[in-house]
Amino acid sequence: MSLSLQRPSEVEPPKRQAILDAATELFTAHGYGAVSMDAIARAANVSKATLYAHFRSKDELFATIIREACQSNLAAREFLPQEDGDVRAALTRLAGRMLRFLLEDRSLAIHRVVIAESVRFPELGRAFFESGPLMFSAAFGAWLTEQTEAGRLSVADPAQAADQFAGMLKCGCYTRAALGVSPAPSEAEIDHTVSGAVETFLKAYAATASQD
Amino acid sequence: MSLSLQRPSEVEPPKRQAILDAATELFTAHGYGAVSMDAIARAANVSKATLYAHFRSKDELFATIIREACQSNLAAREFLPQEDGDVRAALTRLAGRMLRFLLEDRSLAIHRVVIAESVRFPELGRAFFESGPLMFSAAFGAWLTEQTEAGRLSVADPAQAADQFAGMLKCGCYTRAALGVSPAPSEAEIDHTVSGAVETFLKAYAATASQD
DNA sequence: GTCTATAGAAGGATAGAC
DNA sequence: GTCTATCCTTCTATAGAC
Repeated sequence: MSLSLQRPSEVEPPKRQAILDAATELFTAHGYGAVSMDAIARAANVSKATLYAHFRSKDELFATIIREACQSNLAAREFLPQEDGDVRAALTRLAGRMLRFLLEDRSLAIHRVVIAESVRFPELGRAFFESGPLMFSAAFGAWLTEQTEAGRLSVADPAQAADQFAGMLKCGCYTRAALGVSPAPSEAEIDHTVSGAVETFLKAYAATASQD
Repeated sequence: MSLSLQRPSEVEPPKRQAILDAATELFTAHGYGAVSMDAIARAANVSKATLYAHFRSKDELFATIIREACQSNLAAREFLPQEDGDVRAALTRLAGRMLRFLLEDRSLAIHRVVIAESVRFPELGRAFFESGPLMFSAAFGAWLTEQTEAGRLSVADPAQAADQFAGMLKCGCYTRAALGVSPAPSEAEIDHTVSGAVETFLKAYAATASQD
């Protein structure tokens, strides 16, 4: 369940998969330091020796899991809608899907653990950044360039505009959720954040805006 | 040094202060799990027994430090400038000070450790949220309301607008820095982020904007 | 309050049988 | 590859002398 890599069972030995699943669950839920190799072995129904037969160390197991989670989880989503005609509708759908994705327990957990361990595992911070924020910035920035060329928007710095849009989405309820502050964001709150970000973005980057 | 509480030495025993300083340094640099009570005692030049004479447990020591750091560090700053006349200048100064504060090693370290341990110590996530994002949102939102009443801006939802402004500041180089991705943000990059956020904010919330 | 010394538990990692 | 059993280190926390 959860973050398992969907490989055919011939290629991925079942025990190894069980280890990955159990470790993913535990690491994302409790962080690196709070999870012992004993606990992982217990949760995966294998012995510790089997665990060490597949992964040389706790560090390697952790890095493997987080790296895979970054790639498979973030890259697989399609965040760019096709409705090129209606910019507002396109932005709203994009923002709604993205904020709801970011607020999923799994996304929050990965974000937390990567932030926490980015000092000890710098390559994980980089992997997360490239497969997450950077990939979004590039893809959404390219879309903004297209819209600008088509005369539907007026964006001079697409990468910055993309970052700003993402930032406005993550500002309110996401920050609260990332810090574990209750209550969890309601659907109404999410929609409010989305529409607010879209309206602000459109006012600032509308093609029909008055030229200064 | 660093986050020491500036109390008179009569009230705060010197050994206790040494413990707090050493523990603050270590916890913020390496996180909760990676720091042992031995290491803290060594760094503070006290024995472990002395350490436990002042703090009942590692949890209590950690919680005390992070709680104090949130309050003293964030609340002490004045983020609202006085130049009410020139909104652009006021926003630029506010944004510059805030982003540079967030990018300080100390701020990043506290943010990291609070995010990481907010699951195990929910009260710390709340303390950080209230003394950081929430306090900013309230203070800056109030200022936006004043500016709107004075006819210099047109902000219908001050809390949301404040969050959006903060979000646009944290979008680009801050996200990278929080994940430990090199290179560290340059001054030019910071200024670019600041001016971009200010311009986008002003276009969206200018009092002279065309009414829809 | 402060120290030295240590108890008692849990952690990461491995040896050797199968 | 997989298991049981174990080694050695490190950890939190405390006992007892001063």
